Amino acid sequence: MNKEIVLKNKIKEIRSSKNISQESLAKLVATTRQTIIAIEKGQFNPSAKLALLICIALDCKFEEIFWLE
Amino acid sequence: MNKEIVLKNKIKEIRSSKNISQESLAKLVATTRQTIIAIEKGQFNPSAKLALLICIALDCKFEEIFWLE
DNA sequence: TATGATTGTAAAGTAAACTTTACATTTTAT
DNA sequence: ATAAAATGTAAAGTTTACTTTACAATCATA
Repeated sequence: MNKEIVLKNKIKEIRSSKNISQESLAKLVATTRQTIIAIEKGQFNPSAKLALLICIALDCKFEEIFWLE
Repeated sequence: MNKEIVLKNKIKEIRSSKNISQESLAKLVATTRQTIIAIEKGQFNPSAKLALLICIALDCKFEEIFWLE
């Protein structure tokens, strides 16, 4: 896949603004804290399913959280 | 990850309605036709990056194409 | 009928997402 | 200051997305 285009996100900002910890977000979307950390840091590119679960947990539309650069 | 929840999509319907072939969609998003086929059939769960590229190529918002069931 | 374009299927290999565990560091509240 | 909560980092293992190649089947058009 195109390596020049990178998926960015503002999960950390939105999560913090709602006072949700990494651990509770992880539980909300049935994954682990490690996965949340890695996604927040851009260390990896989540699956669309997990990304959508995160959007729902954070009560945002997909494009409000994720974008391409 | 939660195996009871499944990511669904209507890529095939939207793609067809715009007269875009699997191959040209694949080229638009810099992937292969095999990947498009597998995603359309629900055989796998695309990355959020690829999913967003597809949304842009099809000129739709994420939630217009992808949802959870 | 024939030819090209589109789609379906399959299989092997690679890359990366995700899990699990463990421990260290920082922040917050008492 | 101290304890608890939250966050950072790391590493090994498993699962799955994604690539590449190849060939068959369907459909539209000349």
